[in-house]
Amino acid sequence: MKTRTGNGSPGLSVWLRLMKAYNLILREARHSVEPSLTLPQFDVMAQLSRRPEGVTFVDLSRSLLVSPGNLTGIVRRLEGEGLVAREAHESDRRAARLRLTAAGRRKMSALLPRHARDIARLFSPMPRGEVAQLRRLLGNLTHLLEPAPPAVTAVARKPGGGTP
Amino acid sequence: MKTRTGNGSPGLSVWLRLMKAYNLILREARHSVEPSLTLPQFDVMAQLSRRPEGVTFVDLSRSLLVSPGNLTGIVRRLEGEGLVAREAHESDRRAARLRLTAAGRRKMSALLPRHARDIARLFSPMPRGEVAQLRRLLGNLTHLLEPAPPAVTAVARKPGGGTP
DNA sequence: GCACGATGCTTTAGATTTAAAGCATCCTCT
DNA sequence: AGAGGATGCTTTAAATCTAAAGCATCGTGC
Repeated sequence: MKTRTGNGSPGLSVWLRLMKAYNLILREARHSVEPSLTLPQFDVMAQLSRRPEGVTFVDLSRSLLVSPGNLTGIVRRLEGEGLVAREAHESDRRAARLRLTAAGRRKMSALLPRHARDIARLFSPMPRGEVAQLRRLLGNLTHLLEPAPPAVTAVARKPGGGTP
Repeated sequence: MKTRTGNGSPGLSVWLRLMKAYNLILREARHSVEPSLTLPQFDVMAQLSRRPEGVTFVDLSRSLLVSPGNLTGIVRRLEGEGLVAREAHESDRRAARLRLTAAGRRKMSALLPRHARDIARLFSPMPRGEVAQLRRLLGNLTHLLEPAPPAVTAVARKPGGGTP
């Protein structure tokens, strides 16, 4: 008998705890941006405020890990609120270039610091060293989980690769 | 400007990585139980298989961290599939007592090992020591995030002054 | 008894979510 | 050029998900 304290494998146990921590923080994060925005809307706008040059749906889909079809609805509502605008992509007529409007930037100027403060407060009772360790280990984990990058050497570029 | 390499506070950075890891694992977990069940349905049934004595909606709501109204629909579909049944609670006519049916237990006997294996595989490239550390740190974090238990001492809290 | 707040579950409205199908456009190869 | 496959976005169907309102029941205090 190795470990008989009610946990199957260490990995599964990590997943269960990760789920719990995620959901607990998620609640706080939601309340931190409501009722001004929903959390998914905030996530989209936070990405846009990091990239003033504009972002396509596919970029957003990859960085936020949500399906493209999902973004259609979220962005549509943000456009309706006048917080996000889409321009034509200069070299690809299929693609859109999403940006924050002035009103969107204004709103994020107010929300981003508040959100950062609220999240930071959740971790404040945890010792600094542990937070740093957790950060490092989660970095390792995501690195292992993410699909290996396409190995862009000088030889082969991806055929049909629009945005490598 | 003190903007380091894209990091505000350590806590916020942990949250961002936690989100990423969660979503990456979530995808695998979903594919691990589909198309037999959806992941929320699996989560409900996994709870039920741990507690053969039966569970109420409120119990489920608290252990899975989802809203009670949400469970209504999930359980209704599982009942429709014949995987879950509800009995009358013996001492509280409002409450329900949810249990797996024989078919539900059969299904979980097949799904649980597969799911555990699939999740464990995700962590297999990570050194054992790191997995153990991550498990410990996430445990600490969850403890800090969870609301303190009601502190059932000799004094009964709630003499009617809840939120009038 | 019995009023009255608390609790357990359901319903409702609106937003998110995915997978899959569909359309327009792009890119490469012949 | 033109065919054929890949990409970018939207639409659709079905399931989650939350917050809030609603209903029935419980439990306590008067």
